[in-house]
Amino acid sequence: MTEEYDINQFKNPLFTVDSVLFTVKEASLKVLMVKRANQPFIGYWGLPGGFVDIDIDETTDKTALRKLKEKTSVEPLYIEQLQAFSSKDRDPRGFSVTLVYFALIAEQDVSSHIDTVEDVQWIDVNQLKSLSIAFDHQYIIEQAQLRLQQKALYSMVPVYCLPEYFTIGQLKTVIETIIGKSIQRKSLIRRIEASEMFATIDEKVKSGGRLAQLYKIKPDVDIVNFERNLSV
Amino acid sequence: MTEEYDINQFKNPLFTVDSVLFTVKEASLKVLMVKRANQPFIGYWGLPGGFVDIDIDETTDKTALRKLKEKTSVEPLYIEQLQAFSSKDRDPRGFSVTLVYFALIAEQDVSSHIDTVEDVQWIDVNQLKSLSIAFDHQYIIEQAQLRLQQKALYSMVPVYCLPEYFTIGQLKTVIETIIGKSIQRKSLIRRIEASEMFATIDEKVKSGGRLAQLYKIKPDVDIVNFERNLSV
DNA sequence: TCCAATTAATGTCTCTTTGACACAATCATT
DNA sequence: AATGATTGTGTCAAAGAGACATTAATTGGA
Repeated sequence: MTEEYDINQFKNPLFTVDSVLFTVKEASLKVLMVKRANQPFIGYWGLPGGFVDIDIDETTDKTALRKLKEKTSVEPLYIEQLQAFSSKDRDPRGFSVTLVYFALIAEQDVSSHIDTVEDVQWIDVNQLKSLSIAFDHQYIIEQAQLRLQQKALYSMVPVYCLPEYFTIGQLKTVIETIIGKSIQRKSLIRRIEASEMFATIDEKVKSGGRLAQLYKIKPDVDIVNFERNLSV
Repeated sequence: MTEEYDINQFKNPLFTVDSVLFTVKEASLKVLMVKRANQPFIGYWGLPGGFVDIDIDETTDKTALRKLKEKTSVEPLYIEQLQAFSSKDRDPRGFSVTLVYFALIAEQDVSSHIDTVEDVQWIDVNQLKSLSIAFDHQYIIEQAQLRLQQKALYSMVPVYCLPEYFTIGQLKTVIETIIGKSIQRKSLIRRIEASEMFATIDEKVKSGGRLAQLYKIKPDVDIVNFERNLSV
């Protein structure tokens, strides 16, 4: 990959799409990482992503989903653009731009597939600093984590880290894991009711004490944003 | 611009950087538009932007600022990434990605320069639908406006539409213009005090009634985000 | 000169949402 | 049956925004 691939007035930047796919597993925040099989940074852990295939992908959103599906066999229920990261230094091949998406998934939805391969793994966000991470992906993950933490304070997005049916207790631990501090169960229940995003299931499940009510997301609802943050 | 400029496995998407520069002028929200001198969409109004010059620009942020400076002769005090827009259809030359920035400036800071040229103008956001707008720039401006409206509810960013010294009355009008409804002066004052972002100037100005206190942004302060929105 | 109109700034009460925490309900284990 | 654990409810306080009255300062006109 040299610089002569460009006949325009301007040399084109390298353009890639990467995704930060989070889940909460065993009360800690994990990110999906892929062991790189190619240069640069071969053998390092990196974010799932790659080049746009303009013959296949209608938009960069589709690129992100396609690349995630290659690695996990499923598409996450929640995905949004985080931001683009660019510089002349972040890729040894030259000026590069990566458009980063930020996605959430229930660990159960991908575990069966991930267990069969070695080059795709859930990595604890707190263990990243002890690993060799490609490009500026460690920094990118930190930015994605900050965005997720902010979103958890005014929206119900963390619910996308849970399976179809879930309890309030599960949602509470997911949120607490994401924001790194405990919240009031009462406040969570109030928001669940106010959002009208969820329906109760006619079934309860064991949880060490009194049986817990199961909830699910109503079909075709939008994510509600609250006008107030939970307190930091 | 044909497809043979690429020798990689993947054809590269077209990659551009555009900016939505807002200001508030005469109690209405304006966006800086440029009459296009080149194909495609020659003669249409479009957002200021263009290709990255990888020999000059360290990052895409610098591209956005460089292009804005070419059109206004100054760099805005506030700029942030909005998001990338992509598709095979948005540019007749093929699959294209534009990374859009969203910036604010005081009208006074650019008016002298703009008055000397014909191809750069402040256009009222409500008059866009009656003009010929290039690409999907009209849609992009709508998205930028929504983001600005949201930000105005939980931060003090609208202050960057005002000159160095400003009154509470001026800030109130700017915010009301942005969000399209009136707010309580008292709420604004409470936020000005709580944010600790501003200092009073030892000078007052006429405003048709009692003299108004002048404020300015303290040097090197960060924008404060409130934990609660003003009500919609 | 005085008064009305106008805009700025403050005082205060209400309303909404969250935090804190006590208390009740329901399950398993002993 | 008693204990512990977890789920769920009731209630009061705190914080911040809305509503709006009141006071302050200035201009312009009768």
